[in-house]
Amino acid sequence: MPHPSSHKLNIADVAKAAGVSTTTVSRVINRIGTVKESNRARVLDAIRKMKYRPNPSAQRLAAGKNNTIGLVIPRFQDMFHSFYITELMRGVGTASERLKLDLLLHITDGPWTNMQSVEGLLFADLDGSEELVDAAVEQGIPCVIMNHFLEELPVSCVAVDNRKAAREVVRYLAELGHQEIATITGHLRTHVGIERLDGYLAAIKERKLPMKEAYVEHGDFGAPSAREPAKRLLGLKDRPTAIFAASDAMAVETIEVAFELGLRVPEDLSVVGFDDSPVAAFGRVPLTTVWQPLSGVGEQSVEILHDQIDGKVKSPIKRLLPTQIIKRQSCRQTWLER
Amino acid sequence: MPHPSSHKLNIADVAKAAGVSTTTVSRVINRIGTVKESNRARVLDAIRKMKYRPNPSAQRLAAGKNNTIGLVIPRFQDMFHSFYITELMRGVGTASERLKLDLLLHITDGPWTNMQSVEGLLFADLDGSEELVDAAVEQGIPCVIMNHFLEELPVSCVAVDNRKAAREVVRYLAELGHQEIATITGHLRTHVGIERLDGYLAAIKERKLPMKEAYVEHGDFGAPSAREPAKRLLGLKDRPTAIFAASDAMAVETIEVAFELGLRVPEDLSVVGFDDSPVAAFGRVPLTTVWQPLSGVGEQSVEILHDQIDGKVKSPIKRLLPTQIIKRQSCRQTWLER
DNA sequence: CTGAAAGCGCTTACAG
DNA sequence: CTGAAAGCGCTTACAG
Repeated sequence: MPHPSSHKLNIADVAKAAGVSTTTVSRVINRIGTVKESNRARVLDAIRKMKYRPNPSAQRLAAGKNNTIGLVIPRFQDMFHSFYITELMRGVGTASERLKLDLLLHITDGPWTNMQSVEGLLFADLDGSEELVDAAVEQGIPCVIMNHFLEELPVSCVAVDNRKAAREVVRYLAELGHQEIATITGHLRTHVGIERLDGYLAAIKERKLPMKEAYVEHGDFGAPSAREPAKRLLGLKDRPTAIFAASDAMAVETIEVAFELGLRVPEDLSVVGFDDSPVAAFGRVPLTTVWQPLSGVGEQSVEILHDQIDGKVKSPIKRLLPTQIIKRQSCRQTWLER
Repeated sequence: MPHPSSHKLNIADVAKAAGVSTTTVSRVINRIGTVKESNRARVLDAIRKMKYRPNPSAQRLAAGKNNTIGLVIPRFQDMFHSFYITELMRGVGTASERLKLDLLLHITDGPWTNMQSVEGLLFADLDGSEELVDAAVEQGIPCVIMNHFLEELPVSCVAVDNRKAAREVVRYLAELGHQEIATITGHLRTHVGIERLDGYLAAIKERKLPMKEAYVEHGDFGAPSAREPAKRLLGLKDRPTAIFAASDAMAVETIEVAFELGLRVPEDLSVVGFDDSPVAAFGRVPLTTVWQPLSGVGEQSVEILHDQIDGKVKSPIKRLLPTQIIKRQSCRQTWLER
């Protein structure tokens, strides 16, 4: 009753118009090679003239597969999240288009009413959707989790190598001549937070730099959380010459605090962030930071999910992707001046 | 062959297990009232025990409707866009969950290979997806366009009232005592850009403020585009005491330029942006700006699309949503000092 | 309140 | 290279 004018066409109508069987029509639609060229032409012609569109539900039912994956996105939050999610989605979108997968979106929290319509599930991080993962695993639905390593569960994970990235940041600062390198960590209940701290510690150790307890301050990724830590760090007798913040937001806040205390960046203090989020380039001082292959995470996740659905891959894949340091103007070589 | 272990259950298996007909099973699944309580219980029990999930493709085919809408998102770009899109999506996600609609995502550009799987289309703005709208209209697929008014086409549009918002900004500045109010416009090929300029002009006229050609400078929403305009404005003999930038990014850049020229904000110059994007709060000077009901646009768009699909609404709906000025610290009362 | 049966619009052995 | 026919897993008049 919705479109009273447009009579619903089916494959039989096309077959009749083209003077062939429905089987043949189906063959040309599905690009099966064994169709006489003249027949193919007539079918194509009929389809075009009649503006016929195959019914996808029928195709899926008959073919026994639905070619649809679900993308679960946590409740949106701050800017970091927003940038982060869109980048991830860009990769997911590109890859699913390429693999001809329908992408079903699930944004709100709460259970998913019809998870059934999906052959595989993609999780953009895991902020509040843990039960959904469990439910999916239990139902045997292939899952790929982006940017959150779940060692225990039999699900694939594709994430950025945060530990290595943090290590490289410290090495970079060391090469610029910094000795007193402090860090403001992210939330240590998150994998990301822990990994970035671990990388920092490993590199400090490796380079035999002073490892002082006072040099490790705790934030939660958010800008405000860096204020007091930054003040404490910059008030230290042996004030660090460089601070590695586990997020751009915290790095920007740290720079702000430095300015308030009359310090110059990078002259008196070098600062490195993490994320290469848009604030990094916009702030008072263009921020040296770590770029993450977010859209790459998205693309690879879709590919892995696709392979799992096809049964090409049986056991879960855990993959780490490399990051890159983006050198801007918030760091300074110190050894020249000494 | 994908899951060799899990035999595919169908409604007949459940019917047999529950000792009823498939019709009855279907009735309890679809919550049709006329089922004896004892039978309902047995069916529900069987479903739970067997972990049966109806096949959505079959349901859709048999019921003749697919309950799926598509969301078309333009190629992602800058931060503004990213924030903007996620907010929009949050609203869309909430509403489609509420209305039990499946949300199919289309991100990349290029044609959509199976637009057929969708009963209606949602467009998040229109940057490069114009042909898709045309195709949809031609195929009689209901469309709602978010944040882009298309007067000519028979499609619904839900957008923010940019003109009114700009007018209110100027009025606000006037009430603070400003007389010389300049603007840096957005890209004037976009509706948004034009509307914001029109609103500015209307309010200047309405308040009988000096309308000088030199006070209207042109940007393209992006931060860099505001640099030269800001310089020109601030270099004017009759330098404006307030600048209304058509985007937060440009407003932030304007403040930057002001600082470079030795001007203080808001003491020497008041600045207002637009978008209430996250940079607005993060910058050197917390920015007074215009908040837009983006997630509201998303929600209302889904509702309208739903009504159109159901045939409840025949003619396209064009709706404008109100904005709100967020007063932060980038504006100053001038009349006190005079 | 219930069920047998037709039908939704495709795909796919199978036989030719 | 082609087609008749069965089947995918549901829903829904219809008759009871």
